[in-house]
Amino acid sequence: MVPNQAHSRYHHGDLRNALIQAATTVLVEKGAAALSLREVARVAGVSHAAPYRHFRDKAALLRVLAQGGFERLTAALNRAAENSPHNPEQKLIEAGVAYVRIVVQHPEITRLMFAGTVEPQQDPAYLAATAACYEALLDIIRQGIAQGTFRQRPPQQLVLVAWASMHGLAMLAVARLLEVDVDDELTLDVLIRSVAANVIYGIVK
Amino acid sequence: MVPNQAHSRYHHGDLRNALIQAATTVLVEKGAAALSLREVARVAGVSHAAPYRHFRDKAALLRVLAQGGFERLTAALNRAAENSPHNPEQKLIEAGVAYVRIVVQHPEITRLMFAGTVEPQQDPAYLAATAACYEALLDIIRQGIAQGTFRQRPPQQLVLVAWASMHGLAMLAVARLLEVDVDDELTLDVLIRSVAANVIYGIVK
DNA sequence: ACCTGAACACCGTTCAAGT
DNA sequence: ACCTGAACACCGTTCAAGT
Repeated sequence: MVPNQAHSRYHHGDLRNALIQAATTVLVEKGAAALSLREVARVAGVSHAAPYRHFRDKAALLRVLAQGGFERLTAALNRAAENSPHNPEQKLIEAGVAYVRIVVQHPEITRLMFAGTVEPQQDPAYLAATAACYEALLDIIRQGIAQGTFRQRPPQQLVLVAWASMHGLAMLAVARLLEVDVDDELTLDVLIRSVAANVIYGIVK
Repeated sequence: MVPNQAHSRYHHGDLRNALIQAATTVLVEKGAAALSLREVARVAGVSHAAPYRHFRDKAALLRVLAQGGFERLTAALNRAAENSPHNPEQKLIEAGVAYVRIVVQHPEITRLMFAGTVEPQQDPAYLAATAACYEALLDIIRQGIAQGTFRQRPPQQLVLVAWASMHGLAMLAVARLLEVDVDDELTLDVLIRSVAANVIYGIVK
């Protein structure tokens, strides 16, 4: 069932994925302001009306990009947790470092993921992707509670502090409200670890 | 030097502020997607080219709205700190509640403030507004350190944890990634206080 | 089943011309 | 000094028509 060559000039074959690829390229290289559906179509080498056979509208394409961002984030969190020692504190810190790094390395995708313009409500695949990200953090917290390292609280309560603090740090960095150079990984690392440590051990002495 | 009536049909008098007002109305009532410079001009009752006498481009107008958001946020933080008891822990919690509430109550302005599309770098007034917001939080932290309630750490280190966690919680709420109804103030309050308490006392028991 | 080209109603921005 | 109207080069979306 491979698309035959007679078709392949006119019928693209896998235009859907080509459009996702093109949109990502445009977004990363030229920014969100330059990301028009017409430009994406141009980069993919099709007419400006062609994308409408594969996405209901522009928002639907953007939602796919955002979903990809959540999947990448979840993968990074799980990788960080696996590669850390058994100690749940260390696991949480490394997950935090991974979280902030990924967010900061892909600011344009981050904006799509967290700007709130993408309405997750009706798309089950999208919801699953965001839930998986939350679960990755929850696993670490649950383990810390089970081992007696973390406070005996509902895990949803503790995971929210961890998520909120890492997410906030990342968003402040992306918005350039920290005096840190976002591309200076070493300094950013120190900052992340400092925030993570304070979250874990508390501000009060 | 009041603008005389002969002028006032053609020469608006205070178009700059009228445009800011119109833009705010459009943003709040119809959302960021509907916020075009032409629509703003329409609402203000002038031609679509008139705004260019008062703002270099669309981004300049949006930056003014974002700056207003920071000023309102700073005012709310200072008010919360003043109205709280002498106890720095309580002050910090109330400031957190105020922060998240303001952010959540004005999601569209929040997006402008923190999306990172507005480049603060070159605008001194804008930078001053963001710095004042940071200072409001820093004051509370400094006081807590001075009184011996908070850990003896550089205040910039502690303020970052507090800011990041409150900011993160607010941004997750705005992005509708929490299962909470953002308009349910009571539930949101419980959440904020839970996060604040965990930040202050730590995740580790 | 998938893609194109013309068409429609929008944008942001500029610039000569009006008051 | 401030505002308008026409103009230009863009958008997102739709739809009849092509392959």
